[in-house]
Amino acid sequence: MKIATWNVNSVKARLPRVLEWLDEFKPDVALLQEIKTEDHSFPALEIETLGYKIATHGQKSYNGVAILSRHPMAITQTGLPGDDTDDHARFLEAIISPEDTSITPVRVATIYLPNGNPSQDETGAKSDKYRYKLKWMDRLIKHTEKLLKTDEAFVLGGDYNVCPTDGDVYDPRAFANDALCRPETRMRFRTLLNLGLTNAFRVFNNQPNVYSYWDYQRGAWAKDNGLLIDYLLLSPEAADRLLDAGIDKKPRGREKASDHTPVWCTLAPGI
DNA sequence: ATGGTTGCGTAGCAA
Repeated sequence: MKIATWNVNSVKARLPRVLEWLDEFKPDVALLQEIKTEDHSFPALEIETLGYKIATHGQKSYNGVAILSRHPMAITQTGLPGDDTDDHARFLEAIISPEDTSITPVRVATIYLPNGNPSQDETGAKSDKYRYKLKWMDRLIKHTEKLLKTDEAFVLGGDYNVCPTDGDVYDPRAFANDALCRPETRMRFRTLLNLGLTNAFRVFNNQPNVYSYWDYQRGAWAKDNGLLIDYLLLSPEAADRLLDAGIDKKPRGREKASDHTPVWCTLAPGI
């Protein structure tokens, strides 16, 4: 089973790129972030034509996440638990159950973790945005602890807005105080991994300076000034089935590209 | 050079 995550930066502005990528890459499951549209205005017909079922947790103008699946899926969670006042659409979870019963079902979540910048306010204290990010990460840790108790195969994929190490940033010194790199951010990401999750890409590639995001500004793509912030984190039961993982840089090089490129993994049908 | 680019929505925010 091929599972991919991609921050598309507006599904409507990106529709030709998304359709072309689905057609050529043919993921079984695509976890999308920053669809930047409400559920009713998601371009469903074009994507369904390619054989995908669609689940969305949309929002006007900002955020918004979606799951596309070639297999039957059932939504298990809309929005990240733990704060009823949080109205950002950043989390959607479903169980993917292939009709071929020789393939063990997989729970997936699409995650758009808050950016958190600027990390400080005028007084030098943590900004409201950064505080929101850190609380969101604490909630994700709590929810993951709950999921791990089920002993199921699951994949938490998305734009984590975290550079776990200096090797994941093109200019670590310039980003030292960035909300993606601050120690408080990195500590929480390690806490998440230390619950027992596996970063799929890092099983197969330990090189530094491999990226999934390049800013639109200052010729970042041409200069390979990027960040690695998109991940597929696997439960032990999913990691046991991990066959391969990678980053597909092609979509970032095209006309009207998203600033992120897809990250993918393949899982064996079962053990 | 304190800039630059993209998307949403049509001003200014978010990234």
